[in-house]
Amino acid sequence: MDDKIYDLADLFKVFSDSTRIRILYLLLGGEKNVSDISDELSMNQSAVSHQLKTLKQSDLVKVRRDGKAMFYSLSDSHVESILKIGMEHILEE
Amino acid sequence: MDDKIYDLADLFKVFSDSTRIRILYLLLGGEKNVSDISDELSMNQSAVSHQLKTLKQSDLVKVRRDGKAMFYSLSDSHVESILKIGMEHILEE
DNA sequence: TGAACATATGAACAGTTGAACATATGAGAA
DNA sequence: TTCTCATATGTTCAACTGTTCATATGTTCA
Repeated sequence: MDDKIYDLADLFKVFSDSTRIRILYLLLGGEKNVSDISDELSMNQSAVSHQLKTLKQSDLVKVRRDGKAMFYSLSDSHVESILKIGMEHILEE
Repeated sequence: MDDKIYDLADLFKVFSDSTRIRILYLLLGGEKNVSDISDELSMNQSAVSHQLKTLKQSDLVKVRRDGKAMFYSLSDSHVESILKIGMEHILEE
């Protein structure tokens, strides 16, 4: 059980950065490639790529290759649930 | 909306530390004072108090005074929901 | 094969964070 | 008031994190 505490903290650590949250929100609208994400967030490609790697390692996103491009999408519904409940907490007084 | 992204990241930042998660799990069992928490986590009082302050600022816990002791408890059901969904994600393959 | 494009990776640097220590505040008892 | 007990606060420091820059990998097309 104590292991799980660390895993859980690590999971939330992934949600604790605004860049990653913005990426996740973008992906709520469907899969996108790295250039699209970089453009929409006005961030350089390297920064986005690094963050996508973090998201991937936590199984929050999955990837498929299409030619030269890599398309990222949310890997399961937990992401949406977590964002939603978090937002509910924020919006309450 | 962009403000909310930062607020959301800040909220999850609070969940991103194993000490704070352990405190929250303890409080799932009902309100506890600072000494109880320090003892159960085998941590010094100052460290626990600092983390409780962080939890309080995010409205994740609330406090009441009883004599010399301060009793902390979870402030709403979002905490339990967030921990639960996070744990579901962890336990899945 | 080589050029061009898309993405990933490694290193370095600034900014942030949790724990520990020392000390301060506040409440109850004498 | 003074002495304890319970908790909070301020400071310091080592460890960690996100971004940037430079470069590498991998894919398509000619």
